[in-house]
Amino acid sequence: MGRRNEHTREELREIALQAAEHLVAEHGLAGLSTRKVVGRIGYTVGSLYMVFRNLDDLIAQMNERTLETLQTHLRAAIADQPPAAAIRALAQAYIAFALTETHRWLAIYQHRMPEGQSLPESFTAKVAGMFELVQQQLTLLCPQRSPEDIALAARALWSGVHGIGILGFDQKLEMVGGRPIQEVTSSLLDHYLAGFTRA
Amino acid sequence: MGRRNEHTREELREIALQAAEHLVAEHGLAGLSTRKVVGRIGYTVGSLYMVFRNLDDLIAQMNERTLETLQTHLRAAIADQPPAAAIRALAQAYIAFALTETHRWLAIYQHRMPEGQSLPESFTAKVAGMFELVQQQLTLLCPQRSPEDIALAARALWSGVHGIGILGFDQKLEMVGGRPIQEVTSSLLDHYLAGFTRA
DNA sequence: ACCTGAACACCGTTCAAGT
DNA sequence: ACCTGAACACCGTTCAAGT
Repeated sequence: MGRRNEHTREELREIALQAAEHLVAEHGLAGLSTRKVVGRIGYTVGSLYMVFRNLDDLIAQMNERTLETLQTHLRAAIADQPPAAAIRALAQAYIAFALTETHRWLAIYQHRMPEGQSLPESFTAKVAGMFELVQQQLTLLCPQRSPEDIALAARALWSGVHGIGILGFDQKLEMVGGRPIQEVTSSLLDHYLAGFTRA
Repeated sequence: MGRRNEHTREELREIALQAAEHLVAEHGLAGLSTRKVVGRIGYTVGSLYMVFRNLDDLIAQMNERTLETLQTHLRAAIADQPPAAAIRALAQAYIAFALTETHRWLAIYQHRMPEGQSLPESFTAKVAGMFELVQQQLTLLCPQRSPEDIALAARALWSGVHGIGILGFDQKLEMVGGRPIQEVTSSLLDHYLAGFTRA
């Protein structure tokens, strides 16, 4: 009975992740459960544990996929622009992603591994890859600066953009006469870069 | 039997919030449940609903208290310092709070109200109060700037510091040859303020 | 009025049993 | 080998019943 042998392990993993992404996009991370996932794909709870270690593992893998699509958005935003414009495009692309794929983007930061465990290395590698994009452009912009200064600036800047995305979603930001979140982002970039390039 | 009339409603509210704070400080927001709260204070589940609308209400009230103590830390950090130093002190105090009261601080941002509902006005008012602190110092620093510019700068800056706190906790930050999170904060502030004051 | 505790509808995870 | 579905230990919330 059931779905026996209808899908390979890899196919099962794929449709489970797709179901999870759909549930999160629709109702946020809180709307995700093992039972809802298997309900959408015609399996029963036990099957999930053939493919994922547990629900946290499933969420981590889903978030990794979100990071991948975010990365491609970011790469596309850079295109062949000169560094200063590329950095602005990166920031606005990040904010745009946060505003359109809100729930899936939020899930990346809402999810916490249980007490002792930390995220898989492949996950942190993908986050590092995003910092890389910023660092590359900063290096092009200020070739004379030390790698340490560049790394520090990339983190300061990216944290700032991320913080704007977070607080912006929480409606903790747009109380300033309707100045939109994109303008806050521009303010951060313009003034930081002005200070950084002249220092 | 039980605890009948041992506490007033207000006392019950207080010990429940204290129990919740203890549980969160110890095991994070995920370690909080109605049953664990009442277990710690010698009541049964039903009693919680005499004092709180539901668990989300309890969490929101707990987070408001955390915001209050954070505010007093921030006010103390300002002391009577000149504006530029005061802004740096505010940022470092925020980061220090995030590093010491990690779980309670994280809970503020991890918690999301269910689908439709939004946070009570008293909550958003407290967040606005924190922006106020930054705006006041920025105004002292740059009296000639318009209130709109000041408000924008306060949000950009504060989002940045907050983002550093978030990513710093997730260990997504200190891969830069051991440069600590405080240094990233300084980089953000120094360069942003340099650009802002000279613009 | 205050508080209990059973009940309900959920949840994540495991694992013997079936094919 | 793959998959089920019952079982277990949790969870938030409600509400009749007790004092």
